[in-house]
Parts: sequence; structure tokens; C-alpha cells
Amino acid sequence: MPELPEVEVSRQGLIPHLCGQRLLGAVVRTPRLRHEIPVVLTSRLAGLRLDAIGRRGKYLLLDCESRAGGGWLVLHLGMSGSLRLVPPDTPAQRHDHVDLIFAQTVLRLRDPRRFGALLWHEGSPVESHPMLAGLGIEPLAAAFDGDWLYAATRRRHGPIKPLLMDSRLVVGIGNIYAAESLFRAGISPLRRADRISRVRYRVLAQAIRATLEAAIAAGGSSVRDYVHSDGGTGCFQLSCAVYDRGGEPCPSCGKPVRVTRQAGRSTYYCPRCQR
DNA sequence: CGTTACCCCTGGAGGC
DNA sequence: TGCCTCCAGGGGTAAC
Repeated sequence: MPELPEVEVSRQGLIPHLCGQRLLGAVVRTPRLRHEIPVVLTSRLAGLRLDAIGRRGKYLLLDCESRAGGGWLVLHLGMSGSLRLVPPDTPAQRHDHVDLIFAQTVLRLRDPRRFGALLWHEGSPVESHPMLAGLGIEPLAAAFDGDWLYAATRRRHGPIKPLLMDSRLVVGIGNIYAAESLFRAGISPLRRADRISRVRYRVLAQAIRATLEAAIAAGGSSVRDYVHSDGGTGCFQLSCAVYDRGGEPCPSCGKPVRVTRQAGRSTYYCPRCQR
């Protein structure tokens, strides 16, 4: 489920409940997700205070007293991961792989497909972690604009949509928000990246920003539900204009939304509104 | 160097 | 009812 907005909403929802709280330990029920889960976690975390929760792309970064001999939990939700806060001693269900135990509550990671990741980093700035070091620009950062996109795509012959989803270029944009942003900008997902004008990249950068911010705002309204229910919806998304609407009328012109496949992923777009 | 293919894994939907 | 195939919001890595 999670693209950047869902991860950001999770981050904002967890902060008031967890920051400043001290970890009692961790329970790891599954030896590996995408990677091995460090065995050290079960003992290493005990006594550390969670100082802050950051985000880099779709990674959540839990600062566990990193400046005082602790380290960082680096968490990725993959395709099917979700986080929830449950009372202590709540029985774990299928696919509940990891618990981070606090005095008052338990942060529980569920991930049926196990494409997620939980890593531990200490001894150097978390940005230098191998999973983070090669990541691209944050799409909500001030530096991300049409001029940046234009400059970054000069030698890119491939279609724009898979490029938007390439985290080495720009982070956080997954299959849904790539489709929705391109629709909003009126740009075809099939268009070669180096054949999009500077002016249209300005429109696209603004569309990406607006789409992500709207999704975050929409998710924000359900943060309370997410945090307190243990059957969290995990479904923060706004209704989509084109994503998953193949064959349905384009909300703008009525022509059927077209579906194709790019780099192994489904792509939805309006062939009339998007050029 | 840029781009694509494959793989990791489970579960739900739909065809037969 | 069961069994099969295909699809799914990600991304690291190998190969072209």
C-alpha cells in the first residue's frame, strides 16, 4: 500500500505516541523480510529512548538515541506492510513479524508479502546507510521543481512514468501517484522524458507536489483511526482519477481510460487528455 | 550509462 | 467446491 503519503501519514501519526518513549525491547517472529532482520535488535534496543521519527523516501527512520550510543531503525513497508499501535500483550496474528515494545504500547509491523525491511544502523549518519545513500531528491523539498526535473532528464530516452518511479532520481512516487500526477499534468506516461519541455516539467513538478500533499492531507484526517484501531484501514488514498480505472470514462473528457504495461507495472492514462 | 527483466512473497479475484 | 492463472500500492540486483 504505502507510497510517500502513506508513509508520511504513518510517521505523523506515530510521533505523538512514541517520541520520547523508551523501548523495553523487541520481538522478532520472522527471521527475514526482504533482508535478514538483525538478531541484535531483541537485546540492543532495550533501554533506548525513541527521540525522533524521520522519513527518507518511503523509509521511516527511528532515531533511537543515535547521538548517545544508540542507533537507527530503518524501516520500509514494501508492498503490503503496515504499522499499528496495540496495547501490550495483544496476541499477534498471522504476518505480524515484529513488535517494538514500549512501556505503554507496542508498535507492531505486519507485512504479508514480506517485501518490507527492518534494518539497524549505528556508528555513522543514517543517510550513509547503503539503502539510503543512493536515493534521489525528495519531491516535497523546495529544490524539487520543474527546472530540476528538466535538468535531470536530459539524457533519459525512456518513458517518463517509470522514471518518476525510480527512487534513484526522485523518491516516494509509486505506481498510483505516478499515474495520478501525470494525469493532473496532462502528460502521457509514454512520452520520452527528454522530449518534455521545461514548461511542462514545471507543470509536472507542481502536479506531483499537489497530488502528494493532497494525499497526505486526506490521510491526516484519519490518523486517529489508524493509530487507535488495530484493524487499521491503511487506505488513506483519495479517489483516483485514472489509477485502477481501466475502461472507465476519463473524469475530464469521458474517453475510456487506457491501460498498458511499463517496466512490469500497470499504467493507466487518458489518451486524449495526456499528451 | 540508461533501461529492462527478474526475483523476493502471500492473498484475493475471476475463469473453468 | 476446488484448482488454476493472473494481478497487486516496491525495489534491489543482474543483465542487456
